[in-house]
Amino acid sequence: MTTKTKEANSESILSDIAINAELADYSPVKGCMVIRPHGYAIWESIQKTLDKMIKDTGHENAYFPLLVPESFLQKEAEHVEGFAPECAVVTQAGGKELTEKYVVRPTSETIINHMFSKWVSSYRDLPLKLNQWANVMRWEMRTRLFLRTSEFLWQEGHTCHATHEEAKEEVIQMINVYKDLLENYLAVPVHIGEKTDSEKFAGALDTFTIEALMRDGKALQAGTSHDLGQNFAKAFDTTFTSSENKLEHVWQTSWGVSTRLIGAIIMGHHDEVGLILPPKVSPYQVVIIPILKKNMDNSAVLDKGYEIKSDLEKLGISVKIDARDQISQGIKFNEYEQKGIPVRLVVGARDLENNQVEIHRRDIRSKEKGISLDGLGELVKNLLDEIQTNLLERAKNFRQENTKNVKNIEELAEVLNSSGGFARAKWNGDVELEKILKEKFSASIRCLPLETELADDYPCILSGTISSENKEILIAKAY
RNA sequence: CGGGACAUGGCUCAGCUUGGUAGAGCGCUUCGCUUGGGACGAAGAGGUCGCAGGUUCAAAUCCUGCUGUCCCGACCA
Repeated sequence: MTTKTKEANSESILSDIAINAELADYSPVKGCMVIRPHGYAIWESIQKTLDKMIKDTGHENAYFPLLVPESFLQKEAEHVEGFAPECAVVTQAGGKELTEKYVVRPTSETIINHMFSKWVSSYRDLPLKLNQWANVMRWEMRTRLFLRTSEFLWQEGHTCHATHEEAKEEVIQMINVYKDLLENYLAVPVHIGEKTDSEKFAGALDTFTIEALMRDGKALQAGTSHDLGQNFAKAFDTTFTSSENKLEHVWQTSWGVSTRLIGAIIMGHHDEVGLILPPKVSPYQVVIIPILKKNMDNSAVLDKGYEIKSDLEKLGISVKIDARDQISQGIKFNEYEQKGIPVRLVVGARDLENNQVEIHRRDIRSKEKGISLDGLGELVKNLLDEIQTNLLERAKNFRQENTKNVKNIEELAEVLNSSGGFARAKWNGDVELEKILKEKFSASIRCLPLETELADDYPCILSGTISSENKEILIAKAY
């Protein structure tokens, strides 16, 4: 419990932090993890925020079953090709071989479309905008806590629209919702971009992504939003009668983010001590440590602690007080620092006399004694805002420092073989580049960013040609 | 799925080369003494050495297989 986090240069920062901060633990099942209360509370915090955003944009929650008939998956050719290898399949139940095998959902496109085809018949039924919070399973070769586990929690939105235009708007709207969530709540800056054909979702016409940069220089796909076109509608015969009385297939989207976001927080915000949580997603924003003395009357100190807690809570700040005796405050300090709690208040007998507390902020590990209790609430509230802002700014600066424009493969090699980070380039679309990236650098085109920065006359990284047809791309090694 | 490393009390690890039936530190329990950044002393509890085989009079130690974890690749949210 009190083991210290390994040095920042350790190659296993992710698991060290996840274990030491008590976010998760390994399960007896390969590739799966147990999400512990501190980790699950972060997920609940993300859920609460995102769920509201999803509802505010006109979606409703529903729930579809865990098991999907295997035949459903096979209805969409590209989809089955993309997912079949990583599906867990139920072949037996009730002591008998099943006549039809069930796939443990790797995503719910197929079963949801099966239902959509029953529910949609008129343009008056559209748009149909659903979301579900669920677990999914993908049998991965190599798993890592939060970033890639065989089972993970996520939300998947699924919508049907009368026109492709409207579906495209939905796709863009939701990827922007994700950007908002990542930047303004998780304090993780992201690039919105389009995936290349080889990287897009199996069965989609187009995939939009939010790409974040982790502190180790690797990129992380943190969320995706797909334009499914009419691929699933055709496979499942999801049709509607238009206002012109014509039978048409619906246009669909799907979009999701997962518990990987907790991995993004871990790998986006940490130091040599451990996790650093943005105040807005921290299970509690302030921890109060009363300095307790054994064999003495601590009631005045404890009362003050609870009083401060109550005062802060009135201002909408979430507070935990750790009143355990028998455990020294030093151990508690360390525990909450490892867990990433943004602000710590320490109150002891001496503070009581002077009407003050000691305050510690996790992001920059600064400590200040003698903070007056008068106006403490406002001070803490502002401090939390400042920490939230600082984390985002710090991550933005880090990303900027670790993004280099590259004109050719040699310049690219320098970036990818040194500190990592994003390489920004122009590309003529030749898939040869993706082959080179994969084989020589274990890297990939993360996206074609919507917000471009390079001048029109910047040359293609592969051919050196200058053309208005060339697209801007972000290249990186990725998780 | 390939390459490497590892698996010994709750945690971190020693012991394995050279086989003789298990240790340390931390944590835990009790008592005392302490107490504003991981205290100290004393006495205790706790392990069929990842699992399954094999070799041997005897296996934590040698051999084989399996499982899991970590790192590096291929695959992917």
